[in-house]
Amino acid sequence: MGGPCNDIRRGPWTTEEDKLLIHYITLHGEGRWNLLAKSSGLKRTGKSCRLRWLNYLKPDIKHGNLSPQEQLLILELHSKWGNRWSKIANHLPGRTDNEIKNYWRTRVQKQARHLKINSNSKRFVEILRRFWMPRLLEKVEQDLSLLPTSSSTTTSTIDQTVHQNNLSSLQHGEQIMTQPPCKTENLNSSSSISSSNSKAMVLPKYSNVPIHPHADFAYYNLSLQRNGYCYVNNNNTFEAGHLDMQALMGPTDMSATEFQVAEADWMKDDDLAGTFWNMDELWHTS
DNA sequence: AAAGGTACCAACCGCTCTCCT
DNA sequence: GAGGAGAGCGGTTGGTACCTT
Repeated sequence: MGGPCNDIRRGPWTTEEDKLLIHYITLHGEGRWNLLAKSSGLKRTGKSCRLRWLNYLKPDIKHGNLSPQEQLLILELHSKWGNRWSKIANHLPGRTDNEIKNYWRTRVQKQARHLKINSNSKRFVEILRRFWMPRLLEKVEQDLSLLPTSSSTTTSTIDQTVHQNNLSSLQHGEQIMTQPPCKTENLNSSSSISSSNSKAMVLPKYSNVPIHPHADFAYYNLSLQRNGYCYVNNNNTFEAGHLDMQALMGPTDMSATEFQVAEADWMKDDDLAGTFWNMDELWHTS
C-alpha cells in the first residue's frame, strides 16, 4: 500500500524541466541534489536531477557517435578494467559512464551474441584484439589521412608523428613496441593506461603545437599511436598515456594451437569477416 | 501499409561508498 | 564506532525510432 509518491515525476524530461534545472544550477551550482530537487520546483528526485545533469545537460557533455579513437580506447580500457564504466569515462572527456556502458552493451555485446561467445570470455577478448581493434586502427588511419593537410608551418610535431606512426599497415600478430611519439620530458612511457600513471601537461608547454583547425576530440583528444597516445583532457591539458599494443596484438594467454584454431575458424568464414565484422556498422558514422 | 522485431539510449533502481555528526 | 544522508556506480528497464517481412 502506502500513499502515492507525492507528485514525483518520472520518465523523460521535458524542455521546461531542463530549463529549470539548468537555471537552478547556474545560480547555485552542482551538488546537494536533494535540496536542489526540493528548492528548484522540479518534481523530481535529487537522484534523477543529478543523473539528468551529469548525463545530458552538463555543458561539456559530448553527444553523438563515438569516434573510432574513442571506441578503441574503450575496448582497451575495458580489457584492463572490466565494467568500471565511470573509470573508463574519466579517460574520455565529455563522455559519460552511461554512454560508454550503452555502447558496450549494444555494440560490443551484440557482436558477442552474434558469435555465440560470452563477451567476458578470453576468446572474445582475443577476437577484439585480433580483429576489431586493428580494424579500428585502420579506420583511425583513414580518418587521419582524410584530414585536410595543414600548412607546413602549422603542422605540429604531434601531427607529423601521428601520421607517421599511423600510416603503416598493421599485420595480425605484429608486435610493435616503439617509443611513444609525444616527445616530452613529461611523457610517461609506462606500459599501460591508468589515471595514476598518466601525466597531465598544461598546454603552454606545447606552444609550438598549434591546434589543428579541424581539431576535435576525434583528432586531438586521442592522437592514437601504435603504442601510445596523447590527448587533450577537460582541463585543456595534454594527457600522455600508453596503449599497451603489445598486450593487445602480441602474445596472448591462448596457447599457440588454440589461437591458430580460433583464427583459422575466423578467417575461413567469410560470413564472419564480412557480416559480423562490418566496421561501418560498428562505428556508426553519421 | 501494417505488424513484428531490433537497436539504441535515457532514465530508473538498488546497492555501496564516503562524509559528517 | 554507529548511524544517517548524500553521492556515485553498475545493472536493468522502458520508450521510441528504425528496419524487416
